[in-house]
Amino acid sequence: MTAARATILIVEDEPEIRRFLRSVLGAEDYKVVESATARRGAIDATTHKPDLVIMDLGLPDFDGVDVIRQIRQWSAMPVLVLSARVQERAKIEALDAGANDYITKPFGVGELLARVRAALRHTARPPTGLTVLTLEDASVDLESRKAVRAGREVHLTPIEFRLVGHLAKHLGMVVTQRQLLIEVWGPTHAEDTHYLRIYMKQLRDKLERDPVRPKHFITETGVGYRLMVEQ
Amino acid sequence: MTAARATILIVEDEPEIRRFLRSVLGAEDYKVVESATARRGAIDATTHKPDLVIMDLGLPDFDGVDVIRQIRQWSAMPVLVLSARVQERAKIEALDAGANDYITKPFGVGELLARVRAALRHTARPPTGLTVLTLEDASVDLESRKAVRAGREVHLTPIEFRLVGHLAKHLGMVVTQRQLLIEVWGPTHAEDTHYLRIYMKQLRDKLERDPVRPKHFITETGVGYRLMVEQ
DNA sequence: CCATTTCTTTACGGCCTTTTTACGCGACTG
DNA sequence: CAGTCGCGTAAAAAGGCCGTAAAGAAATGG
Repeated sequence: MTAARATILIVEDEPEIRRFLRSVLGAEDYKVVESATARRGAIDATTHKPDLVIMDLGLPDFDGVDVIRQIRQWSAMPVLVLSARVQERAKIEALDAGANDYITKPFGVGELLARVRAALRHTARPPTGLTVLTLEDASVDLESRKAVRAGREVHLTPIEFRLVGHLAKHLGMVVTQRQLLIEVWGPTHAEDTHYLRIYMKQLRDKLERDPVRPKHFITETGVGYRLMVEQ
Repeated sequence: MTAARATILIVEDEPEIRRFLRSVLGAEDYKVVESATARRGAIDATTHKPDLVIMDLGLPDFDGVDVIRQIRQWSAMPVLVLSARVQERAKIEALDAGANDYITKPFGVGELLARVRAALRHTARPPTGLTVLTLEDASVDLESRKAVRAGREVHLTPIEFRLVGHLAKHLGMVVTQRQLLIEVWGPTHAEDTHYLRIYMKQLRDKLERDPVRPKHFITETGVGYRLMVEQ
């Protein structure tokens, strides 16, 4: 289960903690945006449309709880509150303002990350933003498992769907044959490269405009395959 | 949106705490269901379909975390973990298993209620609940439990209605066999795929214009079924 | 308590998916 | 230039899954 490049907005005035959060979240492959003030945070939330907000309370300019209320007027994005205040009243106020979670300092890094994962998982209906692929005159919806080509629905088998899914997970990048085989057929078939040739042909026949000259399911001879989308 | 009359399932072995939670939640006008064991909790989750689960860890019969994983195979209902274990590892495990929140004992009543409200608020999703389905010459009203086909009323059995209901909940999307079986027959029948074949045939016989070439109850071989309307 | 409906069990033929097998072609190499 | 390797293509074989029927068990309702 790879982290899916979600964007996280950090609203935190202390540079130390900010840097710390950035490094921790960055290491998990999240895209990180930082705001040092509440005012700035409210703006960045609208401009960057993050997938999650980590909000410190006790900001210098004005109350973070108000920022949460403000965000809740136009968005359901998950907001995790980080605070030194342990009083129950503070927690209730923040949660009822629309926060999804309230973590008191000091906190464990592992717990923070787990709560971030939980929040992202439960609010994002499509777990990965890329559920619909568009290839010229065809499209594949990985979530509802539907594929359409030139207006007609085309049927993909379970293995075909898994193959497209794994290629889509590394969109535009080469995925080695070994990796694809292990992910789709399991570790016992890591060497059976002929499977790939057969199923890649079927996918091309079903989804490429010109199966002989594929523009999306690209062969990288001796290495693997890659899925190209758009243009 | 008022949180009134939401059903909450409490999975907790200690009668004292259970009674305490019931009185607290009952006072907030929640409908409360109780399970004293993990096993019982897993069953009650499927039968009562609560809007939220409060799960104690450290249950006598088996691990509550496994119950969460089990629930997550067929439902996105919010699960709040209540636990005396304060170690970070326990929190991470529970959250990654699919819990929405992790509250350590002892906890404040106000905070618990605030977290319950937060969880209910954030999972309340836009109602995809289509109550009347229209399929060519047939229609099914899930609310009044009436089905009509070519002007005549056709009778659907309880299981048939539940099956249509769950398919309708994910309209146009593939629902896995496992998910359907757990939702309709319960977790103990998660593998009995032949039930689906039989009831799917009955539904097609009753509701499809041409049962041999179904246009609405679509089979996704090796995966599950999907319900298609319109077109 | 009996009749009827509903659910569960069992069996089998056919279709779909997957796997196997085979061959042609182009590129690289000794 | 012949041989090999990797890839694409085709088609048949194997195996599993699905639809169908029918009968037995359980639940329901009078």
